[in-house]
Amino acid sequence: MKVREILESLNEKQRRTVQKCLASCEILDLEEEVEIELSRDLVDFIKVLSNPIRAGILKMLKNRWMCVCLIAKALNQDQTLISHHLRTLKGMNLLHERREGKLRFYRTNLEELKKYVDMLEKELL
Amino acid sequence: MKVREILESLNEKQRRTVQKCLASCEILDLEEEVEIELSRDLVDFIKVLSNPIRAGILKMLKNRWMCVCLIAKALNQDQTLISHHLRTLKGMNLLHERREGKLRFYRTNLEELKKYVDMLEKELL
DNA sequence: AATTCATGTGAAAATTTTTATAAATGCTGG
DNA sequence: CCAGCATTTATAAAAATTTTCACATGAATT
Repeated sequence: MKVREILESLNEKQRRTVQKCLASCEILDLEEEVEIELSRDLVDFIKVLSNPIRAGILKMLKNRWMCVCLIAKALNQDQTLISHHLRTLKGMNLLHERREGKLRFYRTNLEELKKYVDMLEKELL
Repeated sequence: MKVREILESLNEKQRRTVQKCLASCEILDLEEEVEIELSRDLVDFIKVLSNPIRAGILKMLKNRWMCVCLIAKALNQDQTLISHHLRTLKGMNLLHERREGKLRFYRTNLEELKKYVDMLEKELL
């Protein structure tokens, strides 16, 4: 969508005010294309990351495998809570999982994580 | 904190189970140092970014000045809501502000934004 | 059967949105 | 010029919604 189109969808009074302002200060080019939305995936990723426990898990597992009970202990949180967050992270494909006997180990899926971080840079910087 | 210390703080049964598992599969080195927490600043930044409207504002303002009424129209949201989010973004120093007559224009503070994105990469990748 | 982890559910906490009001600026008629 | 009004944006508090978390229970493995 162009700036001009947004401007034209304002009511008459607002449009006049803005037009007049732009005419004098030339702060904004009406023909520029405005990108409005971030990709849904990216927003979902950021949401997942925005919880300190989940972010902590990703940091802790970025270069090692750890089982649920160790993760819970390291973060000093209830195991069921950690399980919930692990599920959320797995749902976004941000974790690798590996079973050893009755334990389950997790590790960050760095390729996927990097994909999102790159996307973030591209969209916002 | 080392993996060993976390392991030792488990109760006896859990510790035994984990030790036994590690002895056979060697998936994890006990002497590794585990980083648990992300910087507070970074988590705050991610929280700010995790709202689609705020993320959309940052994207839209990454390379142009826009006034509040245009931002609100572009995102099809109430002006007061946009004002709220602008305040949040300003509070993190993620926006530049400029007054022209009765209008106020905003633009992304790219240096600050880049600082956080770099921090994110360094901590998680 | 015991243990490790996952899942369902409802309450608590946090966030977002709305509503109402205030502050600041510019315009207009006298 | 300036007093009063309209417009634009900000702010605070209330309402609505979403997210997080804790407890109870269930499934899978040994």
